[in-house]
Amino acid sequence: MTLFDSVQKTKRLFIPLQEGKVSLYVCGPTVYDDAHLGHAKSALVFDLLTKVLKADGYDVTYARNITDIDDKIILKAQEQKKSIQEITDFYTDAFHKEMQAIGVSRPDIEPKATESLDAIYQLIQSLIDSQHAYKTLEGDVYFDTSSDSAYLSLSKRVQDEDDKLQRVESSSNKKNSADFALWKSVKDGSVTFESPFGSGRPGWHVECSAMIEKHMACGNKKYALDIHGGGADLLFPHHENEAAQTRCATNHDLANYWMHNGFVNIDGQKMSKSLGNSFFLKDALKVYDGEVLRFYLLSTHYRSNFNFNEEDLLSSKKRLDKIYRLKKRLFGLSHEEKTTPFQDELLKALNDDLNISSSLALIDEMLSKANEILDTTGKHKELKRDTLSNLAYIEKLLGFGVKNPFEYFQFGVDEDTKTKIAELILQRDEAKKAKDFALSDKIRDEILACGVNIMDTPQGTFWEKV
RNA sequence: GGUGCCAUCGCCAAGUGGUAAGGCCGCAGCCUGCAAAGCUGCUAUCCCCAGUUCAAAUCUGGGUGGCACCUCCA
Repeated sequence: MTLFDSVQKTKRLFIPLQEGKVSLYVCGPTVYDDAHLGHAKSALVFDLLTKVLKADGYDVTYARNITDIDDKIILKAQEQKKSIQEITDFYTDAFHKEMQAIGVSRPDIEPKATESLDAIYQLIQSLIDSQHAYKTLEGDVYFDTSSDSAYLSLSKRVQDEDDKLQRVESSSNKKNSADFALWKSVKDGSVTFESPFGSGRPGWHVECSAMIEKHMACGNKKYALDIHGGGADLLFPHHENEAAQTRCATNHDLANYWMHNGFVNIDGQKMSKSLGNSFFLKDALKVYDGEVLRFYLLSTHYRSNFNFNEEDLLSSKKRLDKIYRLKKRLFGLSHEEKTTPFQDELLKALNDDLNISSSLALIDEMLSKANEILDTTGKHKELKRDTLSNLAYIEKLLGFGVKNPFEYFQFGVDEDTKTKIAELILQRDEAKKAKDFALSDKIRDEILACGVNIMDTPQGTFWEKV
């Protein structure tokens, strides 16, 4: 497999630290609010990556953290007059449910900041011991960026001298403007943890480095991890700082490969609270089937910025529909696992830095070829077997086509309407039998008015929500 | 201001040196009582200019136009 390494800025052949094994760590959500489409995109991308790595035969350990210590969480708790844990439990639970709805598997490890304080203290202490961190008079602990000659090697950023001077003047307690907090002293009596450095709260960046050391780091290798991932915005400063901490506190670097997914914009605009255009997953799920969202959000290469709009979503859905129509065509037939050339090609495409566009093109070609052969007369025993096996492979590898095809096409239609449609179809069949086409067409118009399409097939009349 | 990314058919989107994948939309046809679905066929020389090369959408330089990060952020 080749992966684009966003630090070396090139595609690299993936070679794991330990043969046959892959360790992957992705920055997860801070649980103070609902997940938006950007969280979904990131989770989907790395969900796909793990599925492809597993298909390649790797034993994958995938960790995605939950940040449950944060100023924004505290603020939310105060606003809603709830405990911190009520807030974090609520949003963690919601996150899990929404991720499940878009077919994202749970990571193998899901470390929380509150459960990793021991590792955080240990990491900070070793940074202090090795002179890479210092304590201020106020009781804060900062990482000394000037002590790390490799600082900024990740993002390749250039320190702005003017900017640096200005900031140093404005915050005299830091040695360098770029220094960041490892431990924040808190004296206002709100949420604190008792650490060897006094009571306070951990900084954000230190959390990931500590959790990786605790759960993932493998022995005496050059890197703690094979792959570290996250949103494109995290490269700096978050990942830069994580890398610095790990490099200075341990005898290894953080990750061999760095992957960053592109941003999700809404109708050409960045999602942001101030613009009021945040698109929450839970709202999207009310209108669209979770799998439609999965397909749409994954349909563009993970590194590109993604512009979410309904028109594109609908045309993307039509593509997913075709998978389900073929499933419907072959519904009820049993299948056995079988490797086909199509499956090899599909995996090969995904192994090229998750080239989803090529993968979808291969799927579309497979679908129309299968449909074409099924359209001609004959038994097609072999073709059916291969096709069913191909569809099962797509389900497993990409998570497309996992539902019952009939239910898929009925998303968002209530029971009363379903009953009504069933009755109308019965009436129309009667009219058709009697060759009363004027009446049958009239009934079809009524059915159409319910917002569904109908299709006559040798197996009977089926309907789909438009 | 600093750093970086991007610009391919009406729309979405691959391809990064060897002569433009795929999908949506549209048009024509097959199928159908008529439809729908499915199938077949048709539709671009790659933002502009200059250069390198036998050969460039793909490399180099210069424009123009988008965008992102530099502060919390997936």
